Amino acid sequence: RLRTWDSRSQVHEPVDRNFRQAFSELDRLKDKLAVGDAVIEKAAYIYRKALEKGLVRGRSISALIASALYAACRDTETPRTLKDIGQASNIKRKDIARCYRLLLRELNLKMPVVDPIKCISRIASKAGLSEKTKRKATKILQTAEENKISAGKDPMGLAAAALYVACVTNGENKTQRDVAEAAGVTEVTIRNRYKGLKVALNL
Amino acid sequence: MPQTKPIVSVENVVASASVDQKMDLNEITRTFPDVEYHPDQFPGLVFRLKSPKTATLIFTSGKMVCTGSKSEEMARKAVKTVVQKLRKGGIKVKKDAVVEIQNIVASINLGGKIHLEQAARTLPRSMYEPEQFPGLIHRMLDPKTVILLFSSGKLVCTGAKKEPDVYRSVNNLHALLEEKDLMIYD
DNA sequence: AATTTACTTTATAAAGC
DNA sequence: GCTTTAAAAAGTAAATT
Repeated sequence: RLRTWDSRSQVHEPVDRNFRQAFSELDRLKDKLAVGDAVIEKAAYIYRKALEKGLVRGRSISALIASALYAACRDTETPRTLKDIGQASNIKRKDIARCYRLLLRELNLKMPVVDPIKCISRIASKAGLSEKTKRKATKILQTAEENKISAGKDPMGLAAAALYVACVTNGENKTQRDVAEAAGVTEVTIRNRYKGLKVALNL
Repeated sequence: MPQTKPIVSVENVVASASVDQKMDLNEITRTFPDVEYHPDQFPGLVFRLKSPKTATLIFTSGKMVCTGSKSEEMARKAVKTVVQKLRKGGIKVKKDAVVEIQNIVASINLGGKIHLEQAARTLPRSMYEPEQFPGLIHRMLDPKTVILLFSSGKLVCTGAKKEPDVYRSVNNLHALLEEKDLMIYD
């Protein structure tokens, strides 16, 4: 894999040394994050564009690939959080976020807004929740989005709150702490989102 | 034709200034015990005023940066007050400071809610990342400012160098939001 | 669980690393 | 790029009470 770029690497010297380092790092992240080839190819494409625009100068290659990978995840609606990428790459969440915003600005990229419904599966599997609860949480978020309570809120917090409500109504014994931990948010955030959900859904 | 009149409030003005002479920051530190000066941390000395409530950074070059004012005029007054205090404290300052406004930050209330996710799709040069920040970041080209939009209908405008540019930015955006049907009035 | 404090984003100058 | 300063918006977080 990634042979296409490796072969170019032997032609153009300084630029391609950068590519090699970048793509070996990308390959490493691929396994850690378990993302598909399509996402990796998109990340490579974005990174190449960034390199062509000279955005790599004076910047950390690792931080830029990690950001390009996050951008690729966002573009393909692959639910991976900045926290996920940060843990896999050992780069601070804040630095990845800053590089990601730079990529959006400089490459004029438009990303779809993160859909909290797509966050449900990851949280549910981490917390070990049933299929039935996942379906209920999805329904809850669908109604919630129609009532526009999601604006400005962290999609993971919204998904976590919906799952917690779904657990309660389904009688699945999970605490707020369990769901919060799986989602990477605090119990306070789940409670706050729950308040809005209660109003929007007449719970 | 806008349905509401935006309420604009200037929250912070940043001004640069110069007295065009070298300054002895250690001497200032000796005569004004309340200043903060940690040259290994930052080359500027922090000179705070209670009124107008501002913080002015003073550099050895005689250049300064004044922050915290609520208006352009207040910023000019603050710099004058700082120079006046320095002189009263025995620090020789030959010329009066030449002040330039560098940035104006304003908060705005449009009086109606904004459909943020739709705005994220239709507004050019905009970024909306609720996992990172609850507001949508929009870069306006003329006047060259950056506006943060919140679903509540409140805004933050920054980057303007003149107060009229704040109003022009807000009016431009307000018209654009109504034109694209992104405002929700109750 | 309510408060308080604090951090996220935006722009901007200053001198130096 | 970073360091420091100020201020708002609304969300999230952590420390106290």
